[in-house]
Amino acid sequence: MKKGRVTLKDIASKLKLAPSTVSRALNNHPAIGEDTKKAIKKLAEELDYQPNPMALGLLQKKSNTIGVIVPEITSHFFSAIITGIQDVIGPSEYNIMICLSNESYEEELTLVKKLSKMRVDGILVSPSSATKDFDHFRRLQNNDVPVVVFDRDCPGLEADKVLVDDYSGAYQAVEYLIRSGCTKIAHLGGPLNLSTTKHRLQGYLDALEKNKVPLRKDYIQHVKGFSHKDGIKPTKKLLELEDAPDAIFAINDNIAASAMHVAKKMGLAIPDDISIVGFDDEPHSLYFSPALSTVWQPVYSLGMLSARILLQRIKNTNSNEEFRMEVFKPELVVRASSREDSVGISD
Amino acid sequence: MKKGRVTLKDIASKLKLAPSTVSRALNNHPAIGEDTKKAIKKLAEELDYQPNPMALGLLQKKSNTIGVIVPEITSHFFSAIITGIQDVIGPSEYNIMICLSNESYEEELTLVKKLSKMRVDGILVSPSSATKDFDHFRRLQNNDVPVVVFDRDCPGLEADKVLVDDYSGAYQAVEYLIRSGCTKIAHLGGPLNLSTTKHRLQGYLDALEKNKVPLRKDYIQHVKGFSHKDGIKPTKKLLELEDAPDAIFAINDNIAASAMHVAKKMGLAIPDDISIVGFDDEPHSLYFSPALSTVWQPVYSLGMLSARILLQRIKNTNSNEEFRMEVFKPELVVRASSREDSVGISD
DNA sequence: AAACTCCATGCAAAGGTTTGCATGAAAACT
DNA sequence: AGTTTTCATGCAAACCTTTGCATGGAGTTT
Repeated sequence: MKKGRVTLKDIASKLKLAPSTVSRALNNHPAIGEDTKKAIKKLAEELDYQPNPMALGLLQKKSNTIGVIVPEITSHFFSAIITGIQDVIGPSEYNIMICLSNESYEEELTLVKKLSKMRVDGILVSPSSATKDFDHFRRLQNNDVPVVVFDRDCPGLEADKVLVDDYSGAYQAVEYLIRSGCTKIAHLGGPLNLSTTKHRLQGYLDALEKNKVPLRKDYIQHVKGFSHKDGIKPTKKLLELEDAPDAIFAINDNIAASAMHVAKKMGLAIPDDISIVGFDDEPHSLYFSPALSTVWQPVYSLGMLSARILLQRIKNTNSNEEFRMEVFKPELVVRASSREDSVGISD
Repeated sequence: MKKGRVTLKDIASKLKLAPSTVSRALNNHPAIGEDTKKAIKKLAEELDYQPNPMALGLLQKKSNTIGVIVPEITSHFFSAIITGIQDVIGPSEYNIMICLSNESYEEELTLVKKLSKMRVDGILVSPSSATKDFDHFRRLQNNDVPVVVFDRDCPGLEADKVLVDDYSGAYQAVEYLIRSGCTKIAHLGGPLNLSTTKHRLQGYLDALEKNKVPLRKDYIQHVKGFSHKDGIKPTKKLLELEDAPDAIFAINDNIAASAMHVAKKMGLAIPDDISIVGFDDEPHSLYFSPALSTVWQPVYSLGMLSARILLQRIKNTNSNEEFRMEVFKPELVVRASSREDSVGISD
């Protein structure tokens, strides 16, 4: 067996034809005789010919690859989004290159460079929590690489965006806590310059204000990261306050889980002494005890839509269509880690 | 600003040199004069020249890309492995292409074809639970694409392998259950043709036999998939037996979580009425209540080592070095979902 | 001064594919 | 029969880079 892959030339020489003829036949160009076309296709099949994407990419100045940059992949949140992206891109002609920024601005910068070097045809990105400046994405756009931002917004960047209405999610959660009779509601917020963190905080603040619950600054703590361990200290701070809160609205389920953990260890009953609500609705949150009340986000759909928008944008790369801005609505899921709504669901 | 990326030619013509000279200068070829070299490097920097990987790939018949095939990505298990892989490959010259087979043999086949077409330089793979035949991997090897198998073995395939001693993990868990006084130990096993499932089952069986605990066939149930919902029915079957088990060793933490859920719903106390042990040690398993006893696996290291072995194999692609077979030892982590070891840890 | 060495640079091919244009032959028209 | 049309195929360039070999000039040797 000959070394190396089968090329157009190989097929051409075997059939005593020109490579161009073979190429046209395989692409169903009309100007090729039926017989030759059949013979070519048959031989290509037999030899398991597979066009060389690098030659194609070189010629057409595109890689048929799209890049995905996410801060991490170990949370269910981003891995579910990626699954949604995969399920849309997979069946298309494009390949996906997934990259992890590890919540670091520097690494994100390196990744953008790497993907740009690779001549990706488009990029899906959720910026790191350390990213404040979006010029690296603008540089991509200037190179005609479309950028779609998902979940975490990049304020000021003009691009297609697929987001979640975090404000609404937080508002729902906090208003529910108020209705259920909690009066001392704390918030475990996320890293500060994330759009999601800001919007959830605002939802929290507005829900308090609208319902005339006085705001206490010491009831707001911000975590450094999104994993369990990051929630321990801030929770302790809250619960060790003289006038400790009777409810915690946490930035995500991980933090909510460690809040529950800390609260239990301090001898508090959930939800009788303290209600706890998370965000994300990770699949296992149902299995905590008490089962965690949380805010569900349509992660899979979010991934799919982002991918679809990017594909469309790549196709109509020239048309100066307006940027799209899609916002998904999250939904509060009440379980057992928070008191029942005392008002009832009469209306 | 001119359309398209900067090429060697652009630099060459601006400096009235030949592209070959520019190429050599940038690659630090000794035969280039110091002055020219400096001038070229300066201009290249200014214009932000980035070599076209497709041209390079075409020339050298390699893509500088390695493919990763995993069954899914939403579990912490595989996403942590991928993080390990990324952390090794990222700083190297290679790119990673992550693909999800969704536990389907057909999709896995398609992915292998896709990656082969892309001329990836190597592949890291954990086969789907539906895969029984490994010829598609052999075809890759025949095309000189090295394959490294991780976590889930492909029996009969000659390749580098990085595995976990699932037998030992299961044996440790079950023997511990026996020592803690459980006598009716059930097993919620995984999909049947996975090596991991088989080895854990064998560990379970051997631990019973070694400790003279009679085997009851109706104490063994196999789940169809690895997510929570897949555990509900099989658990019910176990707990509705006339002589219900007093311990369950589950194939993973998800299944263990739903087993706990079902048991609680049926009014059983954990661990007093029934002990439950999982596998994987997902980070949130610590936060279940009771905290889940489970078997920890060095997932991150597993990912890193697999990647390192593949890189090495790619480098020495010619040398007919023997295939490596690395087996990591898992560790039992005892928490609150299982009774305390009645014997104590005296010796 | 002729012959030689050495150094810096250029030329051209190769890698696989697509595509506009040219070619050639057969078929169809007058 | 001569001219035009149609059809099938081939040629060659382009995409960008690397690399063996050729070139030319300057400096060194005899």
